[in-house]
Amino acid sequence: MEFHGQIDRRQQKTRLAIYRAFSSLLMEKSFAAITVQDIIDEANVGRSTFYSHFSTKEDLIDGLCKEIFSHVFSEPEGPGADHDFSHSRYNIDDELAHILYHLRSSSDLIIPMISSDCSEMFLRHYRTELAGIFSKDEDGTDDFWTFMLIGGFVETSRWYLSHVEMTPESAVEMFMEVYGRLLPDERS
Amino acid sequence: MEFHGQIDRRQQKTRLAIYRAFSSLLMEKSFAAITVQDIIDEANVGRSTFYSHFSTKEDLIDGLCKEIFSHVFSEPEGPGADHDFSHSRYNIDDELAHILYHLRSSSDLIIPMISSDCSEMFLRHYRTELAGIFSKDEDGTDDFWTFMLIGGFVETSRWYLSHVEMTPESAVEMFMEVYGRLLPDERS
DNA sequence: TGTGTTACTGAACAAAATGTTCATTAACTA
DNA sequence: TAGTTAATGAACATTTTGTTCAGTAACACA
Repeated sequence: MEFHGQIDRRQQKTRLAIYRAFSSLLMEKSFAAITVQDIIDEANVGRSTFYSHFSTKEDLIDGLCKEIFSHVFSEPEGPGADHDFSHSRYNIDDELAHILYHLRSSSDLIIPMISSDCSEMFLRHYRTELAGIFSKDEDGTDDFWTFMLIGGFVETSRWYLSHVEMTPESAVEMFMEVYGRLLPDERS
Repeated sequence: MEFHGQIDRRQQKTRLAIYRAFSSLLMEKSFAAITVQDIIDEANVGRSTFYSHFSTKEDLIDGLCKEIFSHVFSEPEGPGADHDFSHSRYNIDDELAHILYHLRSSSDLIIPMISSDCSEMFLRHYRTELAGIFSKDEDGTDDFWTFMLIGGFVETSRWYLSHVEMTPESAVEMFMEVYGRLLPDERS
């Protein structure tokens, strides 16, 4: 076993083809109605290839969510990216805007999911990630207000994603109008 | 074709057995992992019986949701029921408490659903019903604030259902602390 | 550029799940 | 009680799932 500086490009290509095929299918039929065979045909990969990457449709969603959130909840980028929030990541407004910014760049994959009967699986991942931002406690034993805060930002994100005219900043501003006073540093 | 004053009790019995079996299964495995055969075995009904009632697992959920919400969003009962909100249904607080009251009486069926990978199907029904209460427009073209209001009450309901110590009134009170100023009659 | 490694292929297969049919039996309504 | 309707369960064709494997192509790295 040796260290790999590079991941095999064939794997990335296959996974992306499957993710895209899945999203595409989700726009025309429900998650329940999509078969593994559908995905294989749409992605144009071999049957055994699919099963060497994912054990089930649900496992596929898990992989897709991890892929998406590895981008969304990444550490701050240095200068050079086409956006720069790195100077102000400890400002909660900017951190939330940063998240929304990344969500939109993956919206081709996200919108089909949150519009379908598998939205729960995506949102469960999203909530878990958001808990890291909104929770005071580390042990996940949150109170009602934190629960509402997370739920409120999930709703804000859903609205934002389905309204192209919204900017991350305007979405966060509207979120703050409702939830600003619930934030940990605003509370007694 | 004649009018039926009574619905056949055998149908009710079968449907209830299937609903209960489904809820029970949902507590031990995911919706995706549950097969029609599982439900048939657990409910102890014949294969053809299941398919004469429901075409798919998803159809089952639809039926279950309609069943639940026909109770929750029923017209006000007259005196004689073990609760009486009928004198004050035009007070929004009481109307919301009324809903939560009914949700708890069906919590055996609801909690397994909202805790699982089919929560989306239940919540979609619930949102639709809530839109009738929170929406100003009839045509479903709601604004951000109404969207958040509905989402907020869904979250409140989820919290309430998983915390047995909460009363409908205390849940509504907490909801109002966050959302009271967003209600249509409070807005400019 | 060559070499050893790894991923993809696709056909073939068994197993499981789906969805339908129908003659029979049981339960219901009126 | 009579007529109607629902439940049963076995049998069946079909679809979907998940695995195997020998052959082929693409890869990383030296």
